Amino acid sequence: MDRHQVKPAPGRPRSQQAMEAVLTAVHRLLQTTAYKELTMEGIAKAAGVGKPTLYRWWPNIASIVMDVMKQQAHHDIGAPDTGSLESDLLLYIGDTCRSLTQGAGAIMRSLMAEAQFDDGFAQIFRESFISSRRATLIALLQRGAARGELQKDADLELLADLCYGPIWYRLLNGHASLDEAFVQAITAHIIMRG
Amino acid sequence: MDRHQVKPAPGRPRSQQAMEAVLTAVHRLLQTTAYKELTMEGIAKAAGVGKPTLYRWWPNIASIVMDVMKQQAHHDIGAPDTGSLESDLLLYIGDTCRSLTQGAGAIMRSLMAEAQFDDGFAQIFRESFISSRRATLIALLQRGAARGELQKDADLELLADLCYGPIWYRLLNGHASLDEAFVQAITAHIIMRG
Amino acid sequence: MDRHQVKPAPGRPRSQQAMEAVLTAVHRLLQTTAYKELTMEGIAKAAGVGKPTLYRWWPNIASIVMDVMKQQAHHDIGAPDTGSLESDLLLYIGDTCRSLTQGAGAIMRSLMAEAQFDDGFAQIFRESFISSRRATLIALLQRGAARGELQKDADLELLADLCYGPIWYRLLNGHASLDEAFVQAITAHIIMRG
Amino acid sequence: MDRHQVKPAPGRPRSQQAMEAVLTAVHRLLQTTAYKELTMEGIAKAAGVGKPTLYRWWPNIASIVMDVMKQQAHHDIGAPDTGSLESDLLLYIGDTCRSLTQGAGAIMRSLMAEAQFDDGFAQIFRESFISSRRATLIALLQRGAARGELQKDADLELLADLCYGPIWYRLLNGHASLDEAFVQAITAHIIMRG
DNA sequence: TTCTAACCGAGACGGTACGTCCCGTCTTCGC
DNA sequence: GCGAAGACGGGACGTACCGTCTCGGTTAGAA
Repeated sequence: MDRHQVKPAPGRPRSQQAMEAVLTAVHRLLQTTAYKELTMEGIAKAAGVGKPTLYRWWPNIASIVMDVMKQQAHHDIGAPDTGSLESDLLLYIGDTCRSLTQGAGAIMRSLMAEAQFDDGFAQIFRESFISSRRATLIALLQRGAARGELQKDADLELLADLCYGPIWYRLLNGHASLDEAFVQAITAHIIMRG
Repeated sequence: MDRHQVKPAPGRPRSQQAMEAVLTAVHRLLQTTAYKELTMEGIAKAAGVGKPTLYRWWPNIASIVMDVMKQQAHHDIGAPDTGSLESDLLLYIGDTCRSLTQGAGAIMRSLMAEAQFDDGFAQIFRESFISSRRATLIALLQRGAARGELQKDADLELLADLCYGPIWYRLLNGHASLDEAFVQAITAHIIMRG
Repeated sequence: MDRHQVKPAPGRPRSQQAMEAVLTAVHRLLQTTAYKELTMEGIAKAAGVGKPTLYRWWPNIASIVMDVMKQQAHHDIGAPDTGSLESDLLLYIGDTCRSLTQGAGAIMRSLMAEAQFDDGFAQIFRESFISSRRATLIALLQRGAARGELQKDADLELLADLCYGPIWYRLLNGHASLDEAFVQAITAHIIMRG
Repeated sequence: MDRHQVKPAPGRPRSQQAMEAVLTAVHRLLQTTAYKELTMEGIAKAAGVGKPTLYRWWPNIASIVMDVMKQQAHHDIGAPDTGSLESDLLLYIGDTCRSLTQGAGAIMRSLMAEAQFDDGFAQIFRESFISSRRATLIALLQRGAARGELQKDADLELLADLCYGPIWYRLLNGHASLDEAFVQAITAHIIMRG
């Protein structure tokens, strides 16, 4: 079989407890503090953890915050499958926008911003958030296309950009809100285009 | 701008020369250095200028860089008026994407990122760049709408988001390029939707 | 004349006030804390001074403490000139031992120890303390020799070692005290040997 | 040392081998590294030994180094007994100075320095090195005194200080070397004084 | 022409956070 | 049940910039 012997690492194993204390502490800090106010020093203090431990697990603040977001966002947004592309989109885009409006937005903006400055983080951020959500959306579109709810030659990648683009643009620029009307307009636009 | 009745200030006036030295120096620095590597201290040194002089003119690095971009981008992108919405869009979106691909992109990403962390800068950034470009685009769409090239009830704000959203999204995420095909796809999409 | 133009350094001059605050603070700290407990961080905090300011003036803790000792020890020990070598030695060695017994001893031990680990500091320490005191002692012996109170061919350098050697040895080892009997014994020994 | 009746230890016995590996490793490290560069971590790594093992045997670096010195210096300096105090002193002081000049000096300086900062170590250091050597010297002087080679009322403790004081003083200060001339001068001085 | 106020460069200031190093302790394994 | 390996909480290190201040020197309009 492929069950190769997992060699247990020598030495004291990493403390899951410490890692969780950090995530909890950062989550708590983010309730009252802006992302930009976070410091490794402050996080270590708040979590009752040594700075080297912090650096042993994460290379920078952005990565910690990303883990916090990952943990809590796991169950936030599912992949609806109602049998109708329009309902699916309304649900999915709606969930996305609601999540961003209700608090996650500020942090996601910060992470996206951080990704502009750090290529290493950018890659992980995109893999962890952007790509997986994009994949979900595209799968959803694909099902719709298979049912004939989109044109045969529809460019699903472009449709995904036409969906997520305006969402991020509004989130980052704040010139308009991610309200229900916006969700409907975007959905209508994609459906009609197909 | 429209400053009239300048009270004749006592004392030595601010040195226009120093300001230009700063902009030049930052422009030069940005050829070889990432935006994130810039420091007020480094800029002052490179420009042969005292730190207080820097702070007298600009509150932070982002503002200096924004001024650099403003200066050179002034004539980059005009507002085409060919009489056809499609040609106008192809030209305008094409110019925009070309500009972003040819070097301005990296810095614009950084400025957009910075705007996520500093509300004061965000406001100026949006006024200086985002809003004016948006206004140009919307004027262009308006002319098209007046000629009947769009539906009567077309939501021009939304169309602008559907145009700029994907551009920024691709710029910030880097998952796809802002090439000619993209320009044509976006243009086609807007035209068809109208 | 030799009065060459003293070019005033550009920039804000160093704050004499900050320097004095540091020396005062360290002096105060040394009342209640062992030399080894001192930290740059603690000194900066106690003096209300930034760490970089500390490093701008001194390369390490030993140098700061040395300056503290220099400041207060300036008038401690004079160079007696009574006309008699024996009285001179009794006074000079007595003053030296009393000074070391009354509190300076612990710190001088620490500085001497530090000098074993840091060549740069060692050089300054020896110039500032050891050599100048040695020079004073040798001058004193020289006067005695000139008066015929020592043998003509007496090796004054060796006599200085025979005087300071036991003092430092007892100070560093603590196996015997630097009391009046010791002062007399050393003095008698040098006189008799001459 | 005098371990009799070794209780058949349950489990894995303590590794005498580990202890020796440490001493060997530290000896090796000291060939290329200054005492001050040694760290518990580095020693553990170099000796292929766990840090807790290190702490189980020694409380600090100084103690380890002291054991290294003890081990190799055991046979360095004997207690001569030629029947003449002068020859005995020339041999004994000469051996001492040669040993210090040939490499042991740097480390002995460091240990003496360390003893200024750590009372616990100071006590052991003095017992292990200073006192035993002093006792040897004093025994040697005593034999001389018994033979009438010193004055009857000679203060042997003081004579020991007059011998070791200058040696340590020169070693720690480096203002003069511990050469043959020095050995002869010190010897002559003690003999003449008696 | 002199005065004087705001400018200029330079750079030190009090701070804060950085990322690293080592401490001495602990926890988990394999021997 | 010892011993290696190494993660842990902790804390000081020396550095880099921050944004402010204090200098001596310059510059140009007002007196």
